[in-house]
Amino acid sequence: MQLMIQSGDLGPKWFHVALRTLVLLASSNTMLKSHQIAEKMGEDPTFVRKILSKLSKSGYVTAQGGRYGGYQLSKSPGEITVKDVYQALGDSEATPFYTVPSTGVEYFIAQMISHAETRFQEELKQFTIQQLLDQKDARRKS
Amino acid sequence: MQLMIQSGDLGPKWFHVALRTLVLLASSNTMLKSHQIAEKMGEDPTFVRKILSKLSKSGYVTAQGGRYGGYQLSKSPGEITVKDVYQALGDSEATPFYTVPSTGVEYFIAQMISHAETRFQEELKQFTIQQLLDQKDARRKS
DNA sequence: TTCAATTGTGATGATTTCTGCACAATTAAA
DNA sequence: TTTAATTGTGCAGAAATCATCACAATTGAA
Repeated sequence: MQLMIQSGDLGPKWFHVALRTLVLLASSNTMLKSHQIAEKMGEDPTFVRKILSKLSKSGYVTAQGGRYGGYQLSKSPGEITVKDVYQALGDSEATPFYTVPSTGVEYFIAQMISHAETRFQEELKQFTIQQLLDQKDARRKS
Repeated sequence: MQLMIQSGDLGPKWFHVALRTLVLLASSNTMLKSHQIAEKMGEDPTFVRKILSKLSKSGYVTAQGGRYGGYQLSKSPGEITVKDVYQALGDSEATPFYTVPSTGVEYFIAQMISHAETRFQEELKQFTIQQLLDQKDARRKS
């Protein structure tokens, strides 16, 4: 089965794209513009900007508008965990997809799922952007 | 953030509805028909049938067509874990939502997410339909 | 055999989500 | 100040998904 993760206004690809973008920024000395990132990943510049806009608001990326603008990491790659990215992008306190009562079986089910999601995130917390970058470099050398 | 789980052809509500339906079946002596279940839960009979059809194929439920037909559990409530339900409904080897290469960072990311999902499922494995039923009964008494 | 009632599922209109355009706001060089 | 190039985002058409209808297949009672 396929576990799908969805934020309020971003599609199912955002998680992969966000991580790959951060890895890209981590390996770049210069600011990267949305169209450069988009091109490297075969995605749409607008899509990339929407993701980076969120990451910028969460403080992981610095965005500079105007001519000569672009994006760069604002934290060290080792300080950004995959869980951070997951949470930053999902922040939207958006519409719960299923209205859950505050008592009874349904409540219990909701709590159970919530707890399971915590486990999901705990796992993601063990990885940083730096580790993803190392992985890339390792592949390059072989 | 809201973690959303989606199978190939069922909506985001399936997980809740499937669990509640199984709890309902577990607490019933007689066969229940889709329209009875649907009514109790404020859902559509077709929706309920689609879920139960899958659970039937996975062997957790017995479905009988024709007049005087209906559904009943085919395993004891204590033998069905929430993870079982999760997997039974998600079985569809459906279209991966994101095409992942077999090497490089993207592959690593995919594996990482997959591993995190395993953690998610491990948590769900700790609960059975019987436990959900107990929860319901506990609430009733109070 | 006939018949009423059920399951399983294809099809379809409604709704939601996604993609990408277009442009206001911004920026810093010249 | 002017200008070219960028970010951020509202919006609209496209695509995907959802809910439900409709009906074939099935079932067992009478």
